Amino acid sequence: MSKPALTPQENNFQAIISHAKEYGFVFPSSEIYDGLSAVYDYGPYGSELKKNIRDYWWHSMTQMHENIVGIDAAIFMHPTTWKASGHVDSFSDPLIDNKDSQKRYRVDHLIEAKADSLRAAGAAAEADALIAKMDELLGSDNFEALQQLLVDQKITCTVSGTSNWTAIRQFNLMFDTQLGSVAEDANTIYLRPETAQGIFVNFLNVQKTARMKVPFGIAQTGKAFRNEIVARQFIFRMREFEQMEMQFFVRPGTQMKWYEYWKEARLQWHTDLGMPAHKYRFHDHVKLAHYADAALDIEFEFPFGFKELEGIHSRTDFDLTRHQEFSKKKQQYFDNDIDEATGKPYGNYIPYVVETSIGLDRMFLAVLSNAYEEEKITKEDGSTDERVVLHIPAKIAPVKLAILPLVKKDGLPEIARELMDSCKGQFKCFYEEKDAIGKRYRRQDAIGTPFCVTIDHQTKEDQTVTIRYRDAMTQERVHIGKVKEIVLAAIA
RNA sequence: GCGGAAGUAGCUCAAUUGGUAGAGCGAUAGCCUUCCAAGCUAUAGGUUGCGGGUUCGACCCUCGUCUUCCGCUCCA
Repeated sequence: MSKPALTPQENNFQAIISHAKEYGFVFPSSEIYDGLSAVYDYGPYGSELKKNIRDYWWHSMTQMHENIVGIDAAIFMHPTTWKASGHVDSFSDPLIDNKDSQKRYRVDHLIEAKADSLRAAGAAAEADALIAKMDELLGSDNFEALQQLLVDQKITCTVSGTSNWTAIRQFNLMFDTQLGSVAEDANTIYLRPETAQGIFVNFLNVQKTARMKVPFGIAQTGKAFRNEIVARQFIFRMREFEQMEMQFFVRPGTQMKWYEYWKEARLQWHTDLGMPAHKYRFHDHVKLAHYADAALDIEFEFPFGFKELEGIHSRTDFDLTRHQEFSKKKQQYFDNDIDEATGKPYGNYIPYVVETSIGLDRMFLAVLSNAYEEEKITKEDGSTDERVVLHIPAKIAPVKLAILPLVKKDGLPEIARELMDSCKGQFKCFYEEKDAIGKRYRRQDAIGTPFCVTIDHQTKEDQTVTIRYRDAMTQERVHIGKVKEIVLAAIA
C-alpha cells in the first residue's frame, strides 16, 4: 500500500519524533498501555536537555538580573485564586452537541440567541426572565434543568433544525480534583492552568522578605495543566506542560517601556543561545485578553510553521487588583522614590505587571527541531555517507563530552577513566569503549554531544588526545590536561 | 469535535486471492584493534496497538476502541 507523499517539512517532523523516541529524548506517556493522549515523558537525554534549558533560563533571570528572584509555588492553590484570576468564569463552558448535525454549541450562547429573538419579537420581559433563569441554573450547575430549559424553549440547532441534543457537558479548561478524603464541592480544587497566579498571590511575601524595590521580577518554572479539547503536534500542545514565567512588577505608567525592554531581552535570550534569528518573529495580539493592555507572541518556525513559543503580556494591575478584591488583603506597594513632578514620593500603588511566559516543552521542541540534521558527508576517499546529528548548543547539550579509548586494552581505558573522573564532577560525561571509533562518534552525534576525546597509544607517550568536534567533524590533538577547560569554555 | 491517513521487533519495512510472522539496521555479549557507522561469532527482542465478529483457520475481511500524523475547528 502506497503512502501519501509527505512534504519535506512533514517528513522532517516525523523523523524528529522518531529520533526523539529512539534516542531516549521523549516517549509517549505510559506507552505500554497504548499511551495517553497528548501526554509525554522525557527520557534520559530528554530530561537532561530539558533541565539544561530550564537552568539556562533560570540563570538568565535570577542570576543575571539582580532585581529578579525566584519562587517555587505549589500546583494546588486555594480555589478562590481561580475565581479572582478569571479562569473559573472564562473557562467553565457548558457545551452541548446536536446529534443530527453533530455541531457543538455553548449552551449559554444558544439561550442568549433565543433571548435576542424574543426581544426582537417584542417580548423583552420574557427574554429577561429567560436570561435570569439561565444565570440561576448556570450558577448552581444545574445542567438537567438547563437542558429542560432548552426543550421548553424549543431551541433548535441552526444547521439541522432539530432539538435532538446530547446531555449538557461541562467543559472546563482546568482539571479538578478533591482535596481531603470527602468528595464535596467545597473541597474541589484545581490543578493550576498557569504558574503566574502562584507569583501574584506571593507578591507581598516575596517583596517584603527579599526586600525588593519596584521595578523587580519574580521568576518561576513549573508544571501547569490544561484540559485542551485538541492537544496535538507532539509535545507542542500537551495537557500537562511546563512553563517558565517571570512577572515583572513596575510603576504604573512605565509598563510600555518595560514591555519593550522585555520584548527585546527575551528575543536576545534565544539568539544568545545560538538559535537562528530568522526563525523568530513577533506577533502582536490584536484582540487582547481581559487582563492585558498589550500582548505579543514570540513565534518560532517549527517544522509545522511559525507558532507561539513565548508570550510577552502587559497585564496591568488586573491580577493584583483582583486578588486584593477577593482576598480583602491590600496588595499595594509603597514607593519611596521621589516623583519629580510633585517632589514627593510616589507613595502607595498596586504595581503593573509585565509578564514573560515561555513553554519549556515548546522550547525543547524548538531546540530539537532546529538541531536535527540528516547530513550528507563526503569522505576522504570520495564516497558519500550520511549521519544524523543534533546541533544542540553546547551549553544545553545533554552530554558535553564523550571519552573514548581507541582500544580497550594497552592501558588506554585506564587513562580514559582518569580523565572521566576529573571531568564528571564539572559537566555531564559519557564513557564508552565498545565498537569502532567511527561508530561511537555517530552515536554521540545522534544525541548531540559537542565534544569527543579519543585516547590512543600516542597519549601514553606525550599525554595528548584527539578532540573531535561534532558540527564540523574536525579533530585536533591537545594535551589531555586541556580537555576540561576547552569544554568548560564552550559551555560557560 | 468533524474529515482524511496510519498502527507488524528499538528503527525502517516484508509476509503469494485468508494458511501458524521474516529481513536489514540497531541493541547486548565475545573476538579483532582500526580515528568517522561497513570484519567475525553468538544472543535477546513481536499474543501483528487493544477487544469483539466472520471463518476449519485472521497481520490480511468486518465492527468497535485506543494512539499518532495531516486538514478544519478550538486554543483566555
